Amino acid sequence: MPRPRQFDADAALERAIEVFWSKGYEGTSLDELCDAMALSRSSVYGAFGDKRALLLRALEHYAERGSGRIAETLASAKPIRKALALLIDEFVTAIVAGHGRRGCFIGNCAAELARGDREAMAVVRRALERNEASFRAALDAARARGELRVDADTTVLARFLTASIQGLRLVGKAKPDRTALHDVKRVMLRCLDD
Amino acid sequence: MPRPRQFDADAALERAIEVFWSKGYEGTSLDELCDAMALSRSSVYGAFGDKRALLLRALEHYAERGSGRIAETLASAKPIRKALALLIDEFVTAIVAGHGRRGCFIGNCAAELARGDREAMAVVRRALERNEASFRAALDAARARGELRVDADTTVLARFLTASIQGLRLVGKAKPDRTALHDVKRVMLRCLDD
DNA sequence: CGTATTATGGACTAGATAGTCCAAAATAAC
DNA sequence: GTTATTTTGGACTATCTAGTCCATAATACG
Repeated sequence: MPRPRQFDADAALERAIEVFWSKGYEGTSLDELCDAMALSRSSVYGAFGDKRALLLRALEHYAERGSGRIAETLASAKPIRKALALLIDEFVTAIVAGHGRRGCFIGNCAAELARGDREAMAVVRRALERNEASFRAALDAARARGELRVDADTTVLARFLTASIQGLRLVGKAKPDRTALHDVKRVMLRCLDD
Repeated sequence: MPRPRQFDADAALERAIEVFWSKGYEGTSLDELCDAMALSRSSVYGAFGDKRALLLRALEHYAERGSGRIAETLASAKPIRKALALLIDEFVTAIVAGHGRRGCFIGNCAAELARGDREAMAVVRRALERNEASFRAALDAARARGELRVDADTTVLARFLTASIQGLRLVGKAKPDRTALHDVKRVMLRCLDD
């Protein structure tokens, strides 16, 4: 009997991600969200609950895609150093070009919501752990292929990569300088050599 | 003839830093600022201009103190590895204890204001460059003492340290886990060995 | 075709927000 | 002490905010 939903909730969520990602949680108003999603307030509240619930779903959606993309990139080019270099280059290029200057959605939320929203923080933590797991899997595979020292601690390295990529993307927002970011990348990659 | 100012502007600024640092720019209201500074709106506007001008002054004040503290810590303990380990440990301990979980004020502003406030971003960039310079100076001194390879590129290393410390402090907000952060630190320090 | 059920649009509300303004208080110079 | 000048407190405003609500539109089922 019910009237079916007139819009694609997933597509709307992707639009919401874009806005939250670019302008932050407090920085985006419900009107902006409605505009971007091409929905009325009622539809948004009906489909997602309130603004915060929408953010949480957007974050999870983004994190899922993000860690998937990392895993994919790291799996595409076989040698781990080459693959990592490619991944970082993608970030750097996006930053310098401009559209990457909004940083990482996960990192942005970590920065904005650390104090005051424990639940959002749990989502962020899980997202970071998923990234870490993607790195570790790629590193494990590389070690098995003999590209890393047999005693390399892939958990430690994965944690390091997770953190320093966040750092790279963060400072890139303030200083979108290809050379400076390339320097950071160089040292990061050297770390794989032990 | 004029009535002298009834408060210490610098002390008020320090109070403002605390609030901005903890709650972000958009997240703190003028009322909260007035409360923390123990001033009325008129005094705040008279002494600092509007909210944004106050933030910019707070940021510069913080950056000055911050890079000074870094330089100081790095100069205190002679061997650079020991000094860096100490500096990072301070951050980690503060994060785990809780009061460091607000992250780095500069990083927070970078995350929040990258889009939409070019002037604030310029202040952030200068602050990061000042940190970078502190690191480079310490690295140069260490290299002169023979603690680093003679062909170590201190500029590259300083940029790397600046970025990865931001990353460490950022992920620490979401995952204040001593072990995980210690892992990041270990790899960071290993980078000095080339 | 009619009706029950849901989605939708848009008006509405209550609260918070940054910034303005003015009158009163306080001081330094004469 | 008087006066010119500035600070200060607090009221005020215009604007924006998230969230609610209701009447209308649109559908699936009997």
